[in-house]
Amino acid sequence: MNQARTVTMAEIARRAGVALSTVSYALSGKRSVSQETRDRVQRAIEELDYRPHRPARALASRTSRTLALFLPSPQWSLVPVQQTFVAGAAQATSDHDYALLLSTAPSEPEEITGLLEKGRADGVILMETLLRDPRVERLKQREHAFSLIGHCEDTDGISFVDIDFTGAVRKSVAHLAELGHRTVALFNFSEDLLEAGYAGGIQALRSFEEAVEELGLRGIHRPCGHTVPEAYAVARDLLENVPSCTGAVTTGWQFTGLLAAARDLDLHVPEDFSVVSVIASQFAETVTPALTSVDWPAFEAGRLAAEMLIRRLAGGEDPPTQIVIRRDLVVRESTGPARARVGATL
Amino acid sequence: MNQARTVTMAEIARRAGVALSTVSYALSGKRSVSQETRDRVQRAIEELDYRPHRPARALASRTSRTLALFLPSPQWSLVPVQQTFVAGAAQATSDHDYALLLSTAPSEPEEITGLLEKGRADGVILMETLLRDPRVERLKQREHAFSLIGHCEDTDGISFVDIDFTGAVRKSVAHLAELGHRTVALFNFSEDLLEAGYAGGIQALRSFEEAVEELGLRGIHRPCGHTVPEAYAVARDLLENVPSCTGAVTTGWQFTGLLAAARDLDLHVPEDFSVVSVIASQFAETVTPALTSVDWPAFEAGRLAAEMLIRRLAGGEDPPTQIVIRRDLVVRESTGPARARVGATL
DNA sequence: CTGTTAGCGCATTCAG
DNA sequence: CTGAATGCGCTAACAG
Repeated sequence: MNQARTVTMAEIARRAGVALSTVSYALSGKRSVSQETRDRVQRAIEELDYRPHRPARALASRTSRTLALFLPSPQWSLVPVQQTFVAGAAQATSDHDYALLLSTAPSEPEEITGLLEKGRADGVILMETLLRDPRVERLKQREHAFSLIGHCEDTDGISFVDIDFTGAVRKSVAHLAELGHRTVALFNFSEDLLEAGYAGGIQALRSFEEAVEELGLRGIHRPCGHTVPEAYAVARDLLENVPSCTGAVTTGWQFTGLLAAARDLDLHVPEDFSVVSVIASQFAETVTPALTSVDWPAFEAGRLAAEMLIRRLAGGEDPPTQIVIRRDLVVRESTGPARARVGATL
Repeated sequence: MNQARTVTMAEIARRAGVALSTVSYALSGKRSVSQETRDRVQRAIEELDYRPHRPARALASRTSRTLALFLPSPQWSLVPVQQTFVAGAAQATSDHDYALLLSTAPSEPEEITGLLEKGRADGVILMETLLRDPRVERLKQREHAFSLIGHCEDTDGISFVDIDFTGAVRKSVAHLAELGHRTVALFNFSEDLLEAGYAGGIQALRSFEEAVEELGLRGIHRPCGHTVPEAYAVARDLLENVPSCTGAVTTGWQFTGLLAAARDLDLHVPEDFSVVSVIASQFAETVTPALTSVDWPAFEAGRLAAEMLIRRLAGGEDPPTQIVIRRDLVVRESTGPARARVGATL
């Protein structure tokens, strides 16, 4: 393919009748350049349609103006919220004249520091972080720039943005309690994630148990993957075997299987069963019935994660930025007053 | 941040007691190297944890091993199918040791050729292509490597992957006809896209009209954006004002608003109204009722688009790859026998 | 099969 | 405020 006669700085310099370095400084502003020479340089640039060659710049300056974002799983295509992070990060990087590199690699710690050390990127955004995350530890140890979408146990000196799962679950349970529900379930993240120490899931479980206790409810905890079949199976089991349970909170996309199972068992939402989900509002609204939910502003989170990283790379050593996004519960159609199901008592 | 003592090829050469170029050739295989020297180089590499510096390599070799993918709109976060393309492309690039660059930039023709000419990427993947697309024309003119997810009028010499919208719509209409529906609607892509010459939309309209004609049905064409409010408005208008219409085909995500409108008008799907959509199956299954649909295998499409581009970059000048994905209609719950709606006749 | 050398395009030091 | 010179780390001729 065409490597099209790439115009170099040297040509600009000749054309403008100045030194190579002057062009460089005129461009970067790292040294003052007289208005006149700057104009001439500018004109030459436009006339020749010059574009700085990024790899050359990266080699000389030792920075790539690139952020890397690692996608967690290969089944990534199934989890919309993560896709939305990416969109947000892409927006932010574009806005700041950075590039965003996407990688689905196994994302083992070495792979990711490798990317930085090969000069492909200046910083990394990590998602789906664990309470004790080996990737984070390696990045810290090697003193790389990074930011997280999610939480770690040790937040010391690290930048992250996350949603307040604790508050989200608490509010959801409280809402169900107010509607008179006495036995409620939590569709938490999958067993695997919980075992691995996925922070959101652990926070969710903890606050679920606290809320249930405080409000004098009976709580049923159900770890559950986000795929339809999985959620369907878990939901069906719950609905068939725990008739006293009249409402549930899902930490994400599990509501799909839950709604399907309810329908197959001829249970109506919200008449027979109430559902609250932590999920991006644009999805909550597309479902029938629309979901009462706590909005997970994933686009915003992705944007913030990228921006804080860019700021850090630009600014040097400022203190880390740590953002926890809190959202109020929005009541839509999927929740309603508790009503005993056939064969059950409230 | 740490630019960590980056190990260079020179150090490897010294350590292995060979020439710099020998290390390079041992790595690239572009020249035969004796087994013994290769081993010594390999050992030195491991001992020093050497990683080739990408920008340097890009500068010297004039290739970045990077693909760029441009996201169309800023509201991109709302259209899952496009996100799935990205996931597929990311998978493919990772698999082939390429990097994937994401950009939300206005994606004006100059921006995108600029990216290539700055050496940031070797090729581009474009989505949401128009029948006559200025971006494509510029890329062709400048002889850049690219592939499309979508269609152009002039497919001469260009690589693309697309879904067969013509067949998808035809099958959908035929299905409704078999169920006895006599008046059916097409929720096509938005007016804007159609006017801009969006190929999928034009194919859809054309084949809709043909199918309707052949089968002796009455067809109603409704351009409609993919957002819930927009689709809701269009659907509500249709359902209220055209009671004879008992079924619809959507080219994408518009079913959300359609289902919501039907529900609000107390129309049941599929008893009172049938819906067929062209949409990724993982979404079709999550909806209640599950949608009869033609699967849009977006992940696969993204993967293919990246792979054909990589092959082209590697192989030189082979002929373009052109793939049209055909899928059969999968009948799920959202379609059923036609039944006259109150106040309407079939 | 191996070594030497000259750039790739830009940033940046050092003189002026 | 400007110019000349050096080198970033690697690839690819060019010589053996």
